[in-house]
Amino acid sequence: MSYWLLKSEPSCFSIEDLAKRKAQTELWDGVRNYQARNFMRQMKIGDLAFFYHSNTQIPAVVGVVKIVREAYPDPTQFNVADPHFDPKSHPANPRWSCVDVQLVEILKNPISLAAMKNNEALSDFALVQKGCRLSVMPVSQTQWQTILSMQGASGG
DNA sequence: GCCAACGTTGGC
DNA sequence: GCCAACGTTGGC
Repeated sequence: MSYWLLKSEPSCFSIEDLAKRKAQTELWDGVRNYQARNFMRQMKIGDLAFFYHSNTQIPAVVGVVKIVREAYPDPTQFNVADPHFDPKSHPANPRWSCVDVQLVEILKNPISLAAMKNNEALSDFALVQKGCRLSVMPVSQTQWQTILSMQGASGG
């Protein structure tokens, strides 16, 4: 099983929004980046992912979700009314994928980007690299455990 | 709100 | 296939 990180702007879709969904499950749609899409296609049922809030006052890992449905065509790419509509994607050969995620837990103590940047054990983690704009990325088992162990740490 | 970094597009 | 222009991301 693998570990991942999923970015979302909380003003768009927050972990609290996920908690309110039926069965606390939602499709992770709207990804329009090939690298991110390719990572999503590698996801297996039961994989775990961090839910990360980006573009907000304190960017942070705020929870854990699990993959409950593997990659399938993202319906928003065919919806003209949807902001993620892609006129170049043909239903016979869909360009974009989504997965379904279910909430596992909301962290009582979110782990901020600043704290992760300060942790030398995470220096290779894609999220802390300068200019990282990837919205879906892999997390190694070591990185996963390092980040989880930072819960409740005092400084930062 | 600013702006650096990045991915995509399209002319050539 | 190059690369300048453009749009987007996301930290600050």
